[in-house]
Amino acid sequence: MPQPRSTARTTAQRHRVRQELSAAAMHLFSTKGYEGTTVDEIAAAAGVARRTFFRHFRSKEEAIFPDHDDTLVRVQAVLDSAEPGEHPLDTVCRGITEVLRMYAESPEVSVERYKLTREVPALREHEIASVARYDRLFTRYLLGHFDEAQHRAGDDDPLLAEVAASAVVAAHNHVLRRWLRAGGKGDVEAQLDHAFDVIRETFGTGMGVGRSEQARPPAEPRGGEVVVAVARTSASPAEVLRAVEKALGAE
Amino acid sequence: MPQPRSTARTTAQRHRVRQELSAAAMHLFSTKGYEGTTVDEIAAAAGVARRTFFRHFRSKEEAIFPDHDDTLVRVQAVLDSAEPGEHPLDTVCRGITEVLRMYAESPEVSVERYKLTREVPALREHEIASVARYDRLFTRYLLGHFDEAQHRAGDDDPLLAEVAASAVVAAHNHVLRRWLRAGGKGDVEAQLDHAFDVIRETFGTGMGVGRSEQARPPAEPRGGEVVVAVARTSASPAEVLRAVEKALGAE
DNA sequence: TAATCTATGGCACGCGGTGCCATGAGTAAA
DNA sequence: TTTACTCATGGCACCGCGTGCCATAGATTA
Repeated sequence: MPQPRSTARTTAQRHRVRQELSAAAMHLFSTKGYEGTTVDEIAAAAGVARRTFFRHFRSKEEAIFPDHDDTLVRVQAVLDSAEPGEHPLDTVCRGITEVLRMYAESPEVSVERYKLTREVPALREHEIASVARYDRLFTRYLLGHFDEAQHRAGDDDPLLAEVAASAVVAAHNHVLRRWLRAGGKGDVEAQLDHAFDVIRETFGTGMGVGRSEQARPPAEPRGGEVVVAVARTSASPAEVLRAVEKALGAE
Repeated sequence: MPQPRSTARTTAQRHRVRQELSAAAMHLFSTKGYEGTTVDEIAAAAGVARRTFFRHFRSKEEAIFPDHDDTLVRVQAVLDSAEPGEHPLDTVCRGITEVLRMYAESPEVSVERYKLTREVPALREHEIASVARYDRLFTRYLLGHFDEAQHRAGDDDPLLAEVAASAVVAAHNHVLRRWLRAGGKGDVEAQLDHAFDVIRETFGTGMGVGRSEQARPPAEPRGGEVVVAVARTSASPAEVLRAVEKALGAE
């Protein structure tokens, strides 16, 4: 049993160096611009050698996205530890929430970084590639869990898995960017949950609905009434569903 | 009137050089690998100087994606020239179809390039960034056209615009990759249209439905049968809708 | 004390990408 | 034909990112 390998203190130093490098990069990028800053300057500002920088980050851009790798494995852990009863879409929503929390953990840094990603193409593309990794994760997860928990089992499941995954990611992106543009104020996570509800309603019944029932207040039981829907079958299913939705209040 | 500027022949030469560079890059990347190929070698294979390469392509990766820039402006043209009556979502679908056509125009090259993008991270990220540009285009377009043509006008329109755009792009990506994995055989465009139909059905009535009615054959009138769905109103609207869908046959 | 592991520093090198200037071919105007 | 202009190219020189390699210092274990 090789013991925790008491490199504990050295490892702590590693994290500290990494954070100092990241902070130095953020500061220099914001003041001198991204292209105007060299890796040598970042390393010097953090008090280490240039070579050390590349031992902590694979590239110059990665210096201001220090948490994506860790977040990716945490998201994977969320997917892996999901209880079988939960609807896969809800699991994925919980996964992307983990990503949002990473941004929300330090709003000032996220807002400052957002300014950079809007102006510097290299940084923007790097972030796009980063979130694409989450997207791939979700798509693969839904591919493997749709046939089991889904009432429908058509040939279009792989398509729906990919579309659903990208929809969840798009919702996250939208809520995140709106929050960042607003300066990082307010409860992002609540806003994301609301976006999830909107998506669930918009997707209608085609995709599974999970938390919306339990999240919504007991939904005014309306007594024991019964609803009956009648329709000409010459109407398309979509039209019928739309009529029913309208009759239900379409909240 | 400055006349067509008879640089016609020189411009034709430019295109030819560009294509030769691209072809040389494809060939060298496939045989020697991406990292194992230098820009000097590509230029030499095309019979031009290294400096000329960078006059035709912004980066080494772009050499095997020579058509994304042109396609982007063509997609923009599709969006701009859309007639007011068309539903914005259908316009966007026509836009992404333009992208698919670009791939379908030369299946062998696309298939070969697909092998590269799967193995080389730099190329994969470059392609992801490329399609992200289409995504942005669509999102902005839907943002500006949802309030007008949409029956609903809630605060969630921007969210839905982003989700819808990413859904369309995701559908395109899925159809495209499946086609590429199959070796580039078959009618991709028809497959994409089918994916659009699936999306329209899945999105249900929340988002507008455009071509699906007029594209579908008169929908087998089924005579004048009547369908009845019954549900307790204590059930959530989503459950009711699901019951109705089931009653309709849930095709 | 000796051996090992880990993080770091320092060096050199390849190569992508850019700025600058010269050159030559094709074109419009004298 | 001569002159002037445009444009694509060639040929440098330079910066800077990213990596391989080796030496060194500190901490741990035998």
